[in-house]
Amino acid sequence: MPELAEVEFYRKRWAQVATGARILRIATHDGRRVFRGTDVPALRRALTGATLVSSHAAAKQMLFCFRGGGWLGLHLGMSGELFVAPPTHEPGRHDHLVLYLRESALVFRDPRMFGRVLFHSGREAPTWWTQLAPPILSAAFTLEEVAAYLRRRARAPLKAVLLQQERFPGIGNWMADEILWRAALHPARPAASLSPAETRRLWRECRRVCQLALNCIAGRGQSLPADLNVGIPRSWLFLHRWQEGGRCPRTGCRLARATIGGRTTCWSPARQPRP
DNA sequence: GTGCTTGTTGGCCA
DNA sequence: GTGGCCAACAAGCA
Repeated sequence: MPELAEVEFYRKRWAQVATGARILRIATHDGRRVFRGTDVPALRRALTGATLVSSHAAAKQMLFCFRGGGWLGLHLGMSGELFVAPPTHEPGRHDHLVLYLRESALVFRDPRMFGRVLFHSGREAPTWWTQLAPPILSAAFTLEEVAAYLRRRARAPLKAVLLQQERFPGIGNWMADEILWRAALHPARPAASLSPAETRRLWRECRRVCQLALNCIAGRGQSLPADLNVGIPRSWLFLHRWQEGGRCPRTGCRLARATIGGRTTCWSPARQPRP
């Protein structure tokens, strides 16, 4: 599930209770796939007794920064989630990392283990964080950059291109479909086949969907919706895409579904004509 | 039992 | 070397 806005939602969940708080104890499922490439003993040593100073979300990645130079990175993969539990929480089968505070426990749960826990110790931020592509909502995400990328991936279907994290950080399957639907572009269109006006539409809708998704899913300011999808309007493709016999919220026509770019893709044939 | 699944990576091939 | 495609990873769900 977790794409850009959902990642921010989960970051806030932990940040709201944990910022400024001290980690008293840590539970880990050592040897699990989510810790691949990570020095778990070093993580435990560094973070036990450490205070969370700040946290950030970028792309599908989160960073939790601790006083003294501990950097905890989390990627939620396909099925990961973060939640806050009582301090007596007993780690379940899929709770691979639990950080215990005085009054609560921060739980990272991931049944399918496509997610990842990263850890870095030192003064400088780790490269797995600093080398992320510039955010879609930053000034660096320009129309020109998008146009150049579409030329480079000339023959790839738009759907596959939008899933490339090196240019569209944080976009996942549902956001890609939402963007193409709003931009009225068929997901199978080859990247190089877009007119300048269509390229501009794609660029604009990338930014718009990211901004709207953040507002709806991750809330504004300090507020946080109770549930992930509770704030998503019926006017979005998102709420219709998995329904059997789902209809396009704009045209009322039946939605289509097929595998494009290796992923299940939903589009509105009435709105997004064939290439 | 079968056949899916909102992510990423590495291998193969043109 | 680059780009495109696909299987693999693991578990849950219908």
